[in-house]
Amino acid sequence: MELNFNKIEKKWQKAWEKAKIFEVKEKSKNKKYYVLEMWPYPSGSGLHIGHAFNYVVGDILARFKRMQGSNVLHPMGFDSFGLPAENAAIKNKSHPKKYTEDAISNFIKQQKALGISYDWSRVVSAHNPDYYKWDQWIFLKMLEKGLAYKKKSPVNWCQKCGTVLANEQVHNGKCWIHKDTDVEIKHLEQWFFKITNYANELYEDINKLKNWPERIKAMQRNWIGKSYGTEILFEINGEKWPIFTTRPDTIYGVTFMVISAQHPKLMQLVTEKQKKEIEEFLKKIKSTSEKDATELEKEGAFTGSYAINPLTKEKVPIYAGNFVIADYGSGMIMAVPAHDSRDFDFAKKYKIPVKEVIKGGNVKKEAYTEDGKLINSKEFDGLDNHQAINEITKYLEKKKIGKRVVNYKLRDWLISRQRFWGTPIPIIYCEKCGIVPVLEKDLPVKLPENIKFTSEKNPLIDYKPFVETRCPKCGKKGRRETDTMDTFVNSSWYFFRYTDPKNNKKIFDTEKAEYWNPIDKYIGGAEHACMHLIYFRFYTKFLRDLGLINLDEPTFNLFNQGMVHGEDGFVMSKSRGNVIDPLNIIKEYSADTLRIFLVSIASPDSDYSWNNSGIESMHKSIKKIIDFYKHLKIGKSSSKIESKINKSIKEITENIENLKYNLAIIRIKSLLEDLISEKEVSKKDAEIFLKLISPFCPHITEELWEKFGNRGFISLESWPEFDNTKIDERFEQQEKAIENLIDDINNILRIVGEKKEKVFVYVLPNEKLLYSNESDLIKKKTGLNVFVYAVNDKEKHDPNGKAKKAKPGKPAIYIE
RNA sequence: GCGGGUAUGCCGGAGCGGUCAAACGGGACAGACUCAAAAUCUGUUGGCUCAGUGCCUACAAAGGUUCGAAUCCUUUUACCCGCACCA
Repeated sequence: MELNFNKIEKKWQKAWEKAKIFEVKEKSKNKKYYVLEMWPYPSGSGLHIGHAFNYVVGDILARFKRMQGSNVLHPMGFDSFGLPAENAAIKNKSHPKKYTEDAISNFIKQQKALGISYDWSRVVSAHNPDYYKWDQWIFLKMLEKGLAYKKKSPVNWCQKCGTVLANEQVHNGKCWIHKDTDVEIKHLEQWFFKITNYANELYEDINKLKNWPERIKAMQRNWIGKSYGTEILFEINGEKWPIFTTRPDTIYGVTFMVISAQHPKLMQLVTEKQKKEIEEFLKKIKSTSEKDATELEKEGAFTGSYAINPLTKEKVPIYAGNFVIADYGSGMIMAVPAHDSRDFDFAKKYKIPVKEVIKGGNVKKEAYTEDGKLINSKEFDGLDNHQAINEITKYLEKKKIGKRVVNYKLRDWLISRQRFWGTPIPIIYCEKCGIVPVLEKDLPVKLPENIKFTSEKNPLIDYKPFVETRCPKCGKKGRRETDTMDTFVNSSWYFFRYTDPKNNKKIFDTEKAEYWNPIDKYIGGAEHACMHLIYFRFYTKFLRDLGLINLDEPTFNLFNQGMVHGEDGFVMSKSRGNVIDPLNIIKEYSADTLRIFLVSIASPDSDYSWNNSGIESMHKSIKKIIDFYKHLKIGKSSSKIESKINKSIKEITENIENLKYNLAIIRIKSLLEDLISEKEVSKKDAEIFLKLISPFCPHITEELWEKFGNRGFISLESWPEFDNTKIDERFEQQEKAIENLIDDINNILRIVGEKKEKVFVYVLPNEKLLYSNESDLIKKKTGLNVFVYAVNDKEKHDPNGKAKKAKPGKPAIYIE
């Protein structure tokens, strides 16, 4: 009687689709619940086990909430712009659209094979002009609000991508996609979004993200990098230069200044005499730029200029240095070698004097960076350095030579990309009018479809039908921007579009978006902590400020599922040969087995390794469930099983609610064992059990539900409620007592070490029924024939007089 | 360097103040069934001891809080992750 799982799966997947049971509307009496898994990049190789895990984690919750009576929005879409599609097009001399759309249909097929309960009527794809039109619209709004701007600046360039990258996409000096490729610095005119305008709000509102993993919040705090300090005006060549420092208490110890080698105004400070030296220095650091930043020694060269310390009026030399970051703070630092180890290293190397201003260390040997009392600081001498930070800042403010400021590490978001397969930036360059935005009514600016892909170069540049256009202002000839936008713009607002995916008048209807948002549970990997998960917060705030939505944060509830590793414990990779293909697993074991197995090994938020014997045994459990229903005798449930069922409902409900699926599954399995050992079970209880497994194994539960003679879908049934009055702890106690007895008997058997046949159990008269009712179980577990006597039974067989040892709840035993 | 996290038995992994020698799964070993194997079922799986009791050593290490700690606090160590010359 082999079951054809795949056939059953297909049957129900079709039935769900036909009945459109997962499609939702805003009009509902029920409470809304928005479950969202991060949309994938549809790669040509199809979905991998990590995707499957991600979707299953979300789907179990979606199905559970739906059964609980929520109006559940569970949509899916595709982040379909990006480099692989373009590279494939170059290779095959085709168009990225074809690659992308093939990949999408393959993804959908696979997602359906997993039995994920998406509302397929809402699917969106980034590369669809109906979608990216709104990317362009947002761009125009950003421009209007002064949040989109173009500037020439040093930008990160990845040779392999053939394009610039945002700061967030540079990891350890390497490209986020090509992890072996050093990012180069190029000076280019590029478009930016002024995310820094929101730096403070993005930082402060992290506190509102109550149900986000701590580490993601920590990463974002770190990335935004808010720090409080003082800006002090130093006079250089008669001009005031603001210098940011967090240590104004050390201002009397400044012995030199260092300006970043990348600072745009560096050459202004270089004197004729020093020009050669500086140029040599710049050349040198350029040639060593491929080295790991950590290994770089601090280096610099004297610019020839001096700065005047506003408090001491001392003249200190200004160096250009390789360790100062151009666009953090003021791009120039006041160097205090006595109390900063970097400054100290630099001073030692270039023989610059060290001036101690905080007591406590030996500044001849090393920088003293701990706390202490001020010295050599005139009227501030003797102050505790923490106090001094305050006092000196106050003094500077009074003299108008400094002020308290807040600084952020966050940089503006560089969104230009020199690639084809992205959202075109809706800008026209006119000789007369300059930079002119495309009119809203002319959106979308579409990517051409009959364009040839021959080389790595963006083909738009040479494609006249695209490039040549008219200026919307003066009507003269204009040239279109050929750069496209970073693909992260697409994912920054897609969760709003799901709520109104077909709207061609507006980006989304406010009412609809406000009905569904914020997302109630957002599920995805942790790798986007400082990219997507910052950008989508930024967009939400921007759209709020446009008056489109009254919402500060896209979600307060973020869940990071763990990584699924190969059976060898390593990350799955083709080269290691440890890749598990979800489709193969579905074919071999069924989608239900894969689903339940994926969430059974460990808590879904922790990493784990695939285990082949594990899925094997899970598959057996599934068959056992089916078998149980095949042989089930419907009748009346014992009060014991009723107690167990109600207790299980309670616990499983809690476990699923908290995404502790692994624990829910343990309960399910143990309840199954209990049910199997019953002689008969009521129809109601048998159905409750099916419902409890349904979010994990939707296909077989639909099938069994139907076999029960039910019409309609179990997926739409209501989740069982538990009845506290049916839960009777006495059953647990009794069970424990029987277990103890079995343990004791087995223990004696082990000690005796001989083969025995019979066990005589002597119990108190009032306990006789309890134990004799379970004699089958005792027999099964000990392999002995069981005889239960009341201690006062005159007929009892008790050659060793053991019966008198019996105590309440602890029977006496004799084995022979 | 900064920040976040983790450390449990052969392995994976629960537990997060008592009911813990520690759920559940995998593996291993033993038994039942079988001509035999697979499947299935049952038991064992820290040590000593014992007709079922009891004792010892245990949840990275060392301290501490507590009547009581795998669970709370401190320090240390190891590992993982993120940022990294951010002034």
